Amino acid sequence: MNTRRTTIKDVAEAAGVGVATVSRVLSGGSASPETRERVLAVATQLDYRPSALGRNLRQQRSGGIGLLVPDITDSFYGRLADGVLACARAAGEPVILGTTGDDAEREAEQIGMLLEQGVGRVVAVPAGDAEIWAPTLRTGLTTVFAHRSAAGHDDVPAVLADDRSGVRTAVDYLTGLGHRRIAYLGGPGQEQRVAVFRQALGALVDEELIVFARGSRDSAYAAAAGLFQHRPDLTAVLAGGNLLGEAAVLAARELDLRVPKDLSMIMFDDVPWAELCSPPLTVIAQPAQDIGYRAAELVLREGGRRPRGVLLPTELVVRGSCGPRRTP
Amino acid sequence: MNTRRTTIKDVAEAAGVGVATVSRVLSGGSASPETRERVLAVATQLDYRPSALGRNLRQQRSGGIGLLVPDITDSFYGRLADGVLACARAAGEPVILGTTGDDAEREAEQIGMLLEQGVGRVVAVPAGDAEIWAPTLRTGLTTVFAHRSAAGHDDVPAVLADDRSGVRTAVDYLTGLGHRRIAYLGGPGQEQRVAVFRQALGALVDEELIVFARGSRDSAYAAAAGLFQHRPDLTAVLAGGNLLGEAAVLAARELDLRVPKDLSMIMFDDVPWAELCSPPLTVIAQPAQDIGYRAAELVLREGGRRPRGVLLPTELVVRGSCGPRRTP
DNA sequence: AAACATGATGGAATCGTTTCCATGAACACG
DNA sequence: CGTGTTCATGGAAACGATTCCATCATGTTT
Repeated sequence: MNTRRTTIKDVAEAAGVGVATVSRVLSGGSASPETRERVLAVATQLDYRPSALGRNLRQQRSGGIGLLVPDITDSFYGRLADGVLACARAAGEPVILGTTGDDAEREAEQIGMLLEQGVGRVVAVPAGDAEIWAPTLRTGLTTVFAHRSAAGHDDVPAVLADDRSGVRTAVDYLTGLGHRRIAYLGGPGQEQRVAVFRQALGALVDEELIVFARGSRDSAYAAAAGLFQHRPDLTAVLAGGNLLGEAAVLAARELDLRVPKDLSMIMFDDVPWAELCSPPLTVIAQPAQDIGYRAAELVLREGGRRPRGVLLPTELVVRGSCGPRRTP
Repeated sequence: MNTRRTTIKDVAEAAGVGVATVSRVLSGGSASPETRERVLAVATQLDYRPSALGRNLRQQRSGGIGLLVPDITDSFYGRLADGVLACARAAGEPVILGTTGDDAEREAEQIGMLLEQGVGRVVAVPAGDAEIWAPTLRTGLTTVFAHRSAAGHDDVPAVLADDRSGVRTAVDYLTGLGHRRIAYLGGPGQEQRVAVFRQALGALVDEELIVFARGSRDSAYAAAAGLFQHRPDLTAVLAGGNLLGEAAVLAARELDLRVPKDLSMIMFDDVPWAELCSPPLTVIAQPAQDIGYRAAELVLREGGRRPRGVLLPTELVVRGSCGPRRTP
């Protein structure tokens, strides 16, 4: 219990060399074969593990990577986090997780904490816009955005799902089924998607059918129920995330709208329960895990390079929640 | 870009005091009112934020708390993590997240990394048993187990849901509906639950009806499908987690077993989609978020005290997946 | 008034690592 | 044989905070 950790000094002493030599051997510097062998042997025998504390202080950064997501409870961000963790584990780096609740202020607070911890690399699903991120980027924090990018920060590499194509596919599918009054049920930070939605819909666009919820379940349900009640003439809805989709299913059921007879539904993000639902939900699948993995990859090889972002494909998975427009 | 962080030395210089005084003021030590005021003023003016790196090295621990869960993708652990994050945020501590995949070896690897990072406190859903944890506990790592405890480590405080009561309630409910052949579909680390299951079932227990899956979705599905095919005479099943429940619903559907007519189902852990399912699933709700929060609380006030663990209540939420035993 | 208690204060040591620099040996080349 | 080059090596200086300890001033008690 009272045994101090074995330090590099202990190893040096036991091996009969200086601490500098031990450090060199352990971090791949130059050393004569016999010294290297001896040091390595002693190190394993003493079960020496270099303390990250000392190293971090010396080189002014804590190695680890920060991960900022709106809500770890959301299946999508859970998978994204899993991808980041997988990549970080392969690189032997720890991951510091923080949630922002899609709130710019809370996000700033979390960034502050990461900075305080000496974290030099962060993967973030940004909540705030350029004003929030500009100062922190200037501190030299290597940043990669995931899932969405911050307005006015096209210089920050971002790993995104191909929303543009996803929305187009969904809209095409729905219009192809005869739908004309198509709603979009959106969440925070989906401005770009909505822009594509408007563009894809062309003359059919109806601003009243575009509603936004905040991050919470309650807010999503309120938005969905309000939409359905206010505009009973709509025949199809595109939900911008699994939380929104869940709310839409719930609200539709509450209002006795039959899916897909009265209402066709497409949900962004494929989740396991989409298949369990009745009817099973037609979705736009997003490679959440890959997004996380790739983002972590990018942030880890910070080698001065400014890599352009990555765009990952989405996929329309047709199940049973879309049908032809009901004929009045 | 090339501006060094402001250090405590800068503040001391600007305020015309020694670094010791600055440190004292900032960490609540004694100082004269006027000095305190001056130092505080200078600190805010210079936007000084103490570097965790220096502090950590000095006091040989990194403050933050480690969190080890089997799978962050699983809704239950997502909520648990959320609880830990909420508590940690309130305390201003960072959280280092690692996943174990319910694998003892991987768990040991993650513990090693935490130790290397100087993390002195960890909340864990243990995968390994006494042999794995004993050595790490001896290193002085303050540990609190969450959701389940490790065999042979009753001395480690644990925050658990009241499985015993949950299983009893579920079994009573099912037997009350007339069921006699009741299966348990279990996951990793559910030995204790199964013991209670056996006990509650008494003479009705049938070992063939107790099957285990590993952590993955595939494994869960295989276990469920195997069980249903091998023993078509069972009339009720208790799934030991949302992943198992999902698998059971899927397998039942695949085999054309109607729920609840042919098969009654109860699932451990209430998840949003349980209500969306058809029929909606009857569940034993567990306060996952609270478990995380309470565990973090315990691990944070490590004040030498050895608090006994905490047992949080579960709740039977009756929906539509259980019915009277089918009469042959 | 002398002795003593109290409290604020700053210098310096400390934590464990990396890295700069000087030293000395070995070796090659003219 | 002398000079220059390469290479392994260890001492010591960072890194930025906390904290021990000595110092000095002030106030209190006899």
